[in-house]
Amino acid sequence: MKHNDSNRYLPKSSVCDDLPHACNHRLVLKEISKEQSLVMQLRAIVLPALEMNQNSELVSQMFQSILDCSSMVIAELLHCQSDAPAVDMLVDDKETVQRISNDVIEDSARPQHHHQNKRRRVAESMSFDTPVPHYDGHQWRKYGQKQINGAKYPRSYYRCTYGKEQGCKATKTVQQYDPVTNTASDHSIMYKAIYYGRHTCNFNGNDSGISIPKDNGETNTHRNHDLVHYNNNQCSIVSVTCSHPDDHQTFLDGNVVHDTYGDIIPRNINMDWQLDTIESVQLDFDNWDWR
DNA sequence: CTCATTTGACCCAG
DNA sequence: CTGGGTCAAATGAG
Repeated sequence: MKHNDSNRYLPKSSVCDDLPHACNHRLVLKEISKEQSLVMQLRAIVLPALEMNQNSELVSQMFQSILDCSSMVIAELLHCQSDAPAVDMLVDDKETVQRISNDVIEDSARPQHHHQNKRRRVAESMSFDTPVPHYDGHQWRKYGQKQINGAKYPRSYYRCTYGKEQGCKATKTVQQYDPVTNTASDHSIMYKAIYYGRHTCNFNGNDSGISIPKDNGETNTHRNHDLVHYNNNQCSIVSVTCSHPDDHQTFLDGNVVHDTYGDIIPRNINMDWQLDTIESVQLDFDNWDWR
């Protein structure tokens, strides 16, 4: 029985009822993830432009509602996709991100060498294909970059900025897809961002991962390309964890500012985002189905 | 001076 | 032995 295209993704009483096969789940999840990514990009462009507009709050809420809807659908799909592990959809590169099954060794039971295991624990990982790998609402500090065999672009290694002071063990790697193998239909620059470990850092009682300095007026200590500014209690992020000069440089082209991550930044807009924008961009780590 | 990034060296799992 | 992940000294920005 052929589905009408316009109804293909419409939920009935439950998304699951309409999607009996795992392959359908996968397709829908992929499409919704793409949609979320696009909405986030769009919001990053639109909201700064509306900063002084009276409708900016309404627009912000509408963006949030759209993202909430798709998040809900994803959650529902993941929930009923019991036969196909949820992580598989996101950790699709099993060559490099293998699942370690139930016999994960607890940290406390591991032998404590001078250096920790060089091979990363891949059990708690999730990956995203995204054109904006750095807008995830968390603050990261780059600690390494490596040219990976067979890959055109280097892989960058990040750990949570607050890893030292709060013992947060969250790390992530970001690698740009080779344009030859990039399957994105619009040929936009895509990155694979792989997240390892939960964020255990916490700031001022909020779970956003955004730190708001108590002195409420000065620029945060982050510098270089990892800019987080605060002005009168308003948090704005310029660009998060962009370190390599070849990786991320802005340049003017007509009426828009490009950066080499592939993001297009409207000219004359300094990419200031309000706090609620950043919070909503943050990935929902807490509700993720960690394996 | 402080702190983030860069990058070569090192470690170690496979 | 190879290659991915991490360390840490050097460097540079603010």
